[in-house]
Amino acid sequence: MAISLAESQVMEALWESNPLTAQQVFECLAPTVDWSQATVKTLLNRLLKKQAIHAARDGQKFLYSPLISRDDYLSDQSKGFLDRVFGGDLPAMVSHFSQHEPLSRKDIDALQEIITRLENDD
Amino acid sequence: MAISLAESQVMEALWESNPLTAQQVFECLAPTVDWSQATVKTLLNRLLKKQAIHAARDGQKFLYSPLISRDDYLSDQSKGFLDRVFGGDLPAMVSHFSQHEPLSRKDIDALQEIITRLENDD
DNA sequence: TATTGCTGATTACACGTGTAAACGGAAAGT
DNA sequence: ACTTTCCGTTTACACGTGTAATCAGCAATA
Repeated sequence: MAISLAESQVMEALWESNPLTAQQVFECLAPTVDWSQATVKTLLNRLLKKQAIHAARDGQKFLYSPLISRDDYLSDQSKGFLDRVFGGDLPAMVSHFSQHEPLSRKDIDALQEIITRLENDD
Repeated sequence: MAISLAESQVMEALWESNPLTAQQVFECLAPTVDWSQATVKTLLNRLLKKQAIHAARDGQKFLYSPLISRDDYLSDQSKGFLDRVFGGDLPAMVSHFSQHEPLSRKDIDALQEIITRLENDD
């Protein structure tokens, strides 16, 4: 089953640093979201059930770590999104952004850099 | 409220051609998805409630048309996705794709074209 | 006119999700 | 030993979503 939005925020915390106790996850997320500790626990349990994270007993606490990598997650999400919304057409998506979102000089340069690299790798 | 995945497929049909009757929407979607006519009607009604489409009576049928544009929808989705998954960093997303999805020569050229245009517009 | 067939409207129902309270057991403080 | 505290587990509950069956009214047909 897929990782939900709320769950992905828990994953972000774990990707940034792990292993973490439930308490620590809660603290990491506190600045970002306004969830009770109970909510964080629920999300951790759902992620466990989905086998997205792993829990190692440490005394009577658990230490949670990600089982799936952030990169894999990004790939899944990205591919899913691109296929769903732009029929898998990456240039179409970039074009859309370029027309609808203001791109900074820096963004443009970064994009150019990526393309150049692609051309050379070929 | 947001347009769900199934609903967006109905929107696609209406964006491609409108106005359409429920029957016609069903026919348009038939090759793509395996829904009963009842399901299509449900989705049309939900879209009506969400004010994403409009229904004009025509005899005892209705003719449905989109109220929100495909472009607006794409923008919403794209911005939401980019912010959520890549913290709003477009080059990061493109970079991710370039590393994880095979890009064709044509894709690369198209991307280069877009960037070049951006550079010159500046 | 009685029946059959569309078409929209209402109702259904399981499942995921966001959000959390309540429960139960172990640890620690008094 | 008793109570408070902490942590994981179980249960809760409303709402959206995917997926549809059923109902009700008008139209065409027999």
